[in-house]
Amino acid sequence: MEKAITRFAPSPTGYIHIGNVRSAIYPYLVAHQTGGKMILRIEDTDRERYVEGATELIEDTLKWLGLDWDEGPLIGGPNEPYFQSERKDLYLKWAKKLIDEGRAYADPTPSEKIDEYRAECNAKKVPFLYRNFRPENPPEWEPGMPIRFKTIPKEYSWHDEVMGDMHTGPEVLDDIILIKKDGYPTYNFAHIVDDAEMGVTHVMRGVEYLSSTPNYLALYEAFGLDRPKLVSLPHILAPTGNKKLGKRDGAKSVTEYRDDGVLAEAMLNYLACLGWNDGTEQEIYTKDELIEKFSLDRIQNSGARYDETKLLWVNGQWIRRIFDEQGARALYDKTVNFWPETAANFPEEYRVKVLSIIYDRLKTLSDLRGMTTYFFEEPKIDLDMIFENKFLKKFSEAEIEDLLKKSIAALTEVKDWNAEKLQEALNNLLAETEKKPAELFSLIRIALSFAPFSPALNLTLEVLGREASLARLNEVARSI
RNA sequence: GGUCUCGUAGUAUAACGGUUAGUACAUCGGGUUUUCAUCCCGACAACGCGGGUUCGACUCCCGCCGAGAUCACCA
Repeated sequence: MEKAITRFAPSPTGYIHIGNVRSAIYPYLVAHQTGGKMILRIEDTDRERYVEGATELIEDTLKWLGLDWDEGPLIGGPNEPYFQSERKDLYLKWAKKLIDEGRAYADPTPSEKIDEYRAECNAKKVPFLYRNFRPENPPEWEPGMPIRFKTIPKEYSWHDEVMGDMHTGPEVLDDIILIKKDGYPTYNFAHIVDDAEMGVTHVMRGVEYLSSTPNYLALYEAFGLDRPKLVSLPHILAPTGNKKLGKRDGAKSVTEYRDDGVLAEAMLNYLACLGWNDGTEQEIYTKDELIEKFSLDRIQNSGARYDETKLLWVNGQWIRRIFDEQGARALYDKTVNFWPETAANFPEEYRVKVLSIIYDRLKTLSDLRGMTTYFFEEPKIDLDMIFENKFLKKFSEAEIEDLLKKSIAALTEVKDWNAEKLQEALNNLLAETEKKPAELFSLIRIALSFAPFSPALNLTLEVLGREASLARLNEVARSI
């Protein structure tokens, strides 16, 4: 396979969210699949929309997802600089070349005049095309003057890797602005120059650029450049409505999910498979599997709706997978920021044990906070939880107290405090008291945790330890 | 309005002229010595509409309807 050079070229206007991160994932996969490389290029030609710190946010997001770039900010590369604002001279040089060849012109028309033209067309209900108002004798270019492409209206056909064969008529071609009057290039022009200079083979971007593609094709032609492969990525749709997911719909930043306890593996997995599949029924993919199996022609060509519930399901799958395949320690390392504050008072091995018995209940790592507090601090005794429990409310206070005392006695007898022996003791207790598991176990479980749910009883006892377990049960018995 | 794109269950998708239209999430049942979860079993649920072509159409063609994108000195 030919080595692909792809790029992710965001503008630094804010954080990366679910709706736009796919245009970083797919270029990464294509680059790595072919042994090529991915370039990160910051398209900061719009000084008004520039947001301080946005570049760092972008870098942070890519690094978290494991989408390392091979050239770009922080690491440099043979095509430096990677900020378009630092490449102004280059764009001007290319634009001037076009002027010299009669394929571009300096445009002295004031913007009010252009607005008039546009209004004129709107009134006549004809499409507004600037090329119909092209100034007859354009002046020599001087700074402060925009440069426009002098287009040649004609038909274009091309192949889009996702959308298929495309065809448009001359009516879509216009004299687009190459260099703005502030001296910065437009996106339309800058990306053509940069992609050519950087040797980009696959231009992957959102479908919103599909309708401007003929203008890009005209530019490639004017420069005598080979067309790169064009890949239009359909939008990710907001959970409701039919609009693409954007910040206005409350699209969270990708890193916000990290802070909420979503694993990078799960995020990448979910997002890569939203609007793409390899034709099999596989749902869970590692990054390496995605690299191996990804193919552009299996990208869906209609928008895909973002479904957070499924993301969380994938996350749960990944939490279990990491635990099962890489061990408790590997999962623990990813949880360090998600424990209740009081967990810090306990040794790490204890936290690893707690994790080992609770991990299969986690949807996100942050669930840890609410689900494990009773392992690290004395639970607040709430007798109503016992007396109102659906299995226990039929018993009198005296019966509950008696049951609890018998339980304490039986557990006190346990020599080796481990899950197996504890289960034995609990089973014997079940026989002795002639109670159902639902009754006896609920009582002990609640008395130990006063939590709405907890892991299997013998495991909870084992991890909590003999001393703490018996102390808690005695404390409850005294309170009745 | 012009141009372009898209249309399988609530959601994400499989099918590439012949299947009881498959899978996953969600939902609803059921199972596992408690709870919550995992895991297992089961149920519900879809080819936008109308014409063709064909022995046969979710698949090909046309029309309609619906949805989206774009028509900036934003990217």
